[in-house]
Formats: sequence, C-alpha cells, structure tokens
Amino acid sequence: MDAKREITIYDIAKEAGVSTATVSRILSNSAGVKQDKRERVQALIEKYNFRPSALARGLSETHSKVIGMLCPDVRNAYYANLFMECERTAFENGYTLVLNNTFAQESLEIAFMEKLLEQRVESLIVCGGVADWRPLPERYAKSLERFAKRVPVVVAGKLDIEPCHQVYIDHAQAMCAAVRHLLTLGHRRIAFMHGFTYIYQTQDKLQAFQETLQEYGVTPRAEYMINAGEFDEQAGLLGMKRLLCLPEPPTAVIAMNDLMAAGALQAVLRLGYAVPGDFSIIGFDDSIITELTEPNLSSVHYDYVHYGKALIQTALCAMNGTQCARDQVIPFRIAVKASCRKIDA
Amino acid sequence: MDAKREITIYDIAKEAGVSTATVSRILSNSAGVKQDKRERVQALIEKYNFRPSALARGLSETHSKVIGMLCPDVRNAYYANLFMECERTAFENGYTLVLNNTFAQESLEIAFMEKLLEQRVESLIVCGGVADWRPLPERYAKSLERFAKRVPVVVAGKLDIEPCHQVYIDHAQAMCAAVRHLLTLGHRRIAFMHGFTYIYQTQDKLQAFQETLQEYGVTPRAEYMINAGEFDEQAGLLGMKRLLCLPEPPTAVIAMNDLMAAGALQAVLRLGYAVPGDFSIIGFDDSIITELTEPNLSSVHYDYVHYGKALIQTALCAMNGTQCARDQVIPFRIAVKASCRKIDA
DNA sequence: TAACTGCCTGAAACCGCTTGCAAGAATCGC
DNA sequence: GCGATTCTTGCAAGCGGTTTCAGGCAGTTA
Repeated sequence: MDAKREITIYDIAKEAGVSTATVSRILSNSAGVKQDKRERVQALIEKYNFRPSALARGLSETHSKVIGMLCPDVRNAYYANLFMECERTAFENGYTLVLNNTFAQESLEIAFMEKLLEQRVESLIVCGGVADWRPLPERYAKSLERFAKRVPVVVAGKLDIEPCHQVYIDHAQAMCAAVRHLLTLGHRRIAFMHGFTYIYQTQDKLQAFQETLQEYGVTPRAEYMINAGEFDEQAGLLGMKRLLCLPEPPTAVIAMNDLMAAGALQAVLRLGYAVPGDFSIIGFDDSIITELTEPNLSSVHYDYVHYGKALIQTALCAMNGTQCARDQVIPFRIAVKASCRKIDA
Repeated sequence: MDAKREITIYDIAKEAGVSTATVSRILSNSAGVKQDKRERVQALIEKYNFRPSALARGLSETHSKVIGMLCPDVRNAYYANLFMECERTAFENGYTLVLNNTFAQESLEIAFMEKLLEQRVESLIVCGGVADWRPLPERYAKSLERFAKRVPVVVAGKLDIEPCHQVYIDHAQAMCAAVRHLLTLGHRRIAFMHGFTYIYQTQDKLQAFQETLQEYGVTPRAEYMINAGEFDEQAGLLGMKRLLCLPEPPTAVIAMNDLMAAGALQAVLRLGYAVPGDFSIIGFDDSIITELTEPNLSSVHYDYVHYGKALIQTALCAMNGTQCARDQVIPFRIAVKASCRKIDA
C-alpha cells in the first residue's frame, strides 16, 4: 500500500495556480474571490474529493466544534432518547456530539472528562451517573469544577455546583402528580418502589411521595416504601414480590422508572393477578418500554425533544457568552395508558 | 469574562525553563529526560491542569485517534448494544468512538460521512441503515467506496462492496435454527412476520424460512409469511392480528426482531389467548426487550461483546495494515425463554 | 496623466504539538 | 586526564488550515 498522503489545501492551491489563502476563502465561502478561480478550485476539490481537515481548522480557529456528553449507559432508553435529541440539535448547529458511556463509575467518568478536555470539546453535557450521587464524591466534584472553569458544563439533572448550568425535571412535582393520579383513581394503599437512596432522584421522590400522601390525609406506610436496590426490571420484579407478600398489599404501585415498572408487572402477572384489574402500576420516563408490555404502562412523560434541545441550546448560549438562565425545568405530564384503573375507595 | 487563552506546552516550557521539546517528551512519557526536569514539568502540568490539545497532536502526528460509527437509531437496543461494545474496545485501544444517528436517511448518512471524513476519523464502522438496502442506492455505494479509499470501512452486516471489511450474522442460518427450534417443539403451522423486503435481512430470512420448512417436509404457506411494513412493535401487533384472523391461524410465529415479537405478544394477549399456551412466539436479537414482557420472549441471541469487539478489532487491524479476514461471521444461539412451548403434532 | 479607490490576491505568521538533527553535557575505558 | 560514547537537550521545521496586511491592478476623477 503506497503511503498516500492526504490531499491538502496546498495541493489544490498549487494545481489551481492560486494561493492557499484563496482556496481557504473559497472553502469558507467568503466573498471577494473572482468567479473563474472559484470555479477552477471547486473543480479540483471535486476531482480529488478534498475535505479540509477539521484538526487543522480547529487548531487554527481555536475551536473544535465538538461537544462532549457523558451518560452511564445508552442502552437505557432514557439516555438514548436524550442523546438522540442532543445530537440532532448539535448537528443542526454545526457541532458534533461525542458520547461516552461511563457505567456510573467514578474513575471512568473522570477519565472520559480528561479525554474530552484534550479533545478540546467546547462544552460538556453530563447526564446522570456519578452526578446523581448524594453526597457527591469530592474528587468528582473537583473534576467537574475544573472542567467548568474551562468550558461550559450543562448538567441534565439537579447538581447545584456553582459554575454548571442545569436542566432538570422536578422529580418532586412529578412524583406528586403520579401520587395524585392514583389517589384520584381511588387508591389509598399506594406503594413506592425505588432503588438506592444515594441517588438524589430517589431521595426527592421518596420525600414527595410521603408529603403528597399526607397532604391528602393518607398516612404513608413504611412497608409500602421499598428499596429494591438496582433500578432494573429484575429489581422491580423482586421488589414487587415482596409487596405482594405483605399481609395487606397495596392496590397501586409507583415504580422509580419504566424498567422497574415492567418488572413489577411481570411479578404480578406471574402470581396470577391482573393489571390493572388487581393492581395498578405506574412508572417514570415514558420510554418505549411502556409500549412493549401488556397492558401498556402508564408513566410520567418528559418531553425529550424539548429536554435535549434545552441542553444543547444552553450549552450553545454559554459558549458564545450569551446570558442564559442557569436553571431550567423540563415539563412533564402523566401519560395515561392501560396499567392503572379506578377502584372504589 | 476575560479572554483566557488555553495553557499551552509553550507556557509550561517557559515557566519550567526548558524547551517545548522536553515538555513534549515528558507528555509522551518517552525516556531520556532527566528526573529533575521531569518533576518540575509534571508539577506545572498539575498546577495548571494542563492537557495537551488532541487537535494539535493529531495534526502533527497526522492521526486523530478517532473512529466513526454510523447507525440508524441508538434507541434501538440492537444498535445500543453494538455501540456500547465498540466504544469499550475502542477506548481500551486509545481511540474515541463518535456515533452518528442517521435514521436510515440516505442524505443524512452521506452528510455524516463527509463530516467524519473532515474529522479525519481513522476508520468507519457502518451499522445498518441504508447499507442494508437492496439494491444499494448508487450514490450511497459511491460515497462508501470513496470513504473506503481513504480509511478502512468495516460494515456490521453483509454488504459485499469490495474494499469494505464486514462482520455479520448469518441470518439464513439463524432463521434456520429458529425454524428448527419450533419444528422440534412440534409446531407445523409456523408463520414468519417480517417487514420491508428491500432490507436484505428480510430477504435472507424469508428465503431460509421457506427452505428450512421444505427441508423438513412442511410446505410454506403464503398467508403465513406476512410483511408488516415497519420493524417496530406496532407493526408486530398489527401483523399478528392479521395472522389471528386467518381461518387456520399458525401455532407459532417467528418475528423479525424482538420489538415485533413484543408487539405480536400484545396482540395475542389482547384477544384473550395465552402465550405460550395457545401460540408460541420467538424473536431475534435477544435484547433487553425479551426480559420485559410476560412471558419473557425466546429469541435468537448474538454475542454482542464478541460482535462489537470484532468490529473494532478489524478496524484496528486494517488501520495498521495488518492482514485480516475481510469477512467474519458472528455466532448465535437460541436463547430459550418462556414464549414457546411443545405441542402435540 | 497623476492621484485615488476598491477589489483581488498572495506572502507569511500563527494555532499547539511532535520530532529529526546536531550540539553540549555527562559518563566511560584505559 | 583525554578522547570516545552515550545521554540530554533545544532548535526549528513541519502538520494543514485561517487570517492579517500590504501590494497589484483596473477603473475613476480631476
């Protein structure tokens, strides 16, 4: 294989009999270049299928036109949705989005941050992962702050680290809505199946769950608030089994997310009960999962298009120095499907 | 906001009283630098949290250390799995993977290719999308070939474009195994629910489906091979409804993928039938979806870890010029779960 | 026809890092 | 102690673009 060097702007200039400056002007479509040269150069660009190096351009213009993104695991529909929308918006604005899966491992998150820093990303979007832990590991907070000192960091979640922007869902309000939905349907024995409590969403939802019940005169029962550990369908299944073994089981269950809700649904069905006949179930995220189960799962729905757009838009604003709100809250609504029913109080 | 320039290797060199060459050597950890200078420079790097610019380095070393990847939609668990594994392997080898979602739109695929070319990716991984169409659009094939002329292209699928490497699943064999699985369970009235036939996987599976049945003395029935159009759960649901309306419905259904299988399952359950009691269902991909439904779906399983690793490994080989097989086939197996049962012949 | 405009163009510096080359410093053998 | 080696270093030339600045040229004006 012959050591073929990439075609450069210099080659084009030489063959066209012009200077690199002229070619550069043509590439960036700036005015003030005679038509004949323009055509001659264009033809050569076509001929050699020349593409200017983003590396060189980035170096010279001191901007990379790339935005970094961190998420624990794109296989999770929630993050996939977010990434997708972010990518779209970034692309529309001439940016490339590079995503890294961190598996919520602190060392990996930090390693990726370093790498993104080297790549001179112009902004960083942080979704979940260690950023959701409370208390926040000190080393991680430091890394994030150092990052934010260089380029804008936008967190998809509530982090409250001074230099970071944040776009998030008000989980307390969302939980409140979910509880009210079930209360309205006549449920009084409502359970909340969550996971690790070192995740702030768990804390927020747990608190809102209890407060909302009390507000409506229902006393929260300790045995109805169960920590299933993980946030996956297996945990949901196991957690639900525990609930079903209770002397007085709940009539409705709120799951931390759709995955757990799907697990809970399986547990119920396997024991021969019906949903929503015997038990009502509602999840959070309104991901594709809700459409895959029978019955389809009611869920708290977020506007991912809006969410992704807001994340990138905020990053864009912060990058070009435009003033923009540090906090943004994404609206939600209850997506009523088929897993909850009205019961007699 | 003060126009803060990034710290450069030059700044470090100056403050440490050495040349940039020395700093560079320390950065790349090459031998032959006195311990005292090394320490002095390291300290400054820490102090300023200096990270060398990958842009500059890439330009100077004429390599970007990034690999590009194209897929239609990461929200699809199949691609998410693949991406995840590819990213892991790439990272382990010091490469960054940048993923673009193309929605299988030809113009977007080509646009992304151009962009990746500018970014000087050192290799391209193409997963699905337009690459699965038959016949292959000419403009697309041209783009791909042009790309392959510069850097190695590895296709996750069977494409047979000369300069591209390919790693794929033998869909015919996989279908064959699925059919045999059902035959072994005693089924004779077996249906295949697929989607658009301009996708080569559809063609391969369709043919294998018929051939395998015939091989076992079962005559394929036209009304049991239905084209549901899309490849999603909605299509699966609708397609299954059509099958259930047949005067003599099948006893088992093979769906093009898990998404469609999940849709089919819903259709069956909604009409009051049982799975696997009344109907057996099997899908392809063995994604997380199979664990979310009740009953869990049997499915044809691919080894994603192996698959992703093979894609990147092949790219790596091709990049450094090592000879490597142009074709690689990924093994599969039937993941038996709970959606198929034995019946009396 | 000389002086003045404005438009095109190219020379050259620069972006931040790597590396070949050659010179100076340190170490070694005798 | 001295020349021969072996280490350490720094200089400077790229890598492939962008951009500033000044010069060349044609068209105007007086």
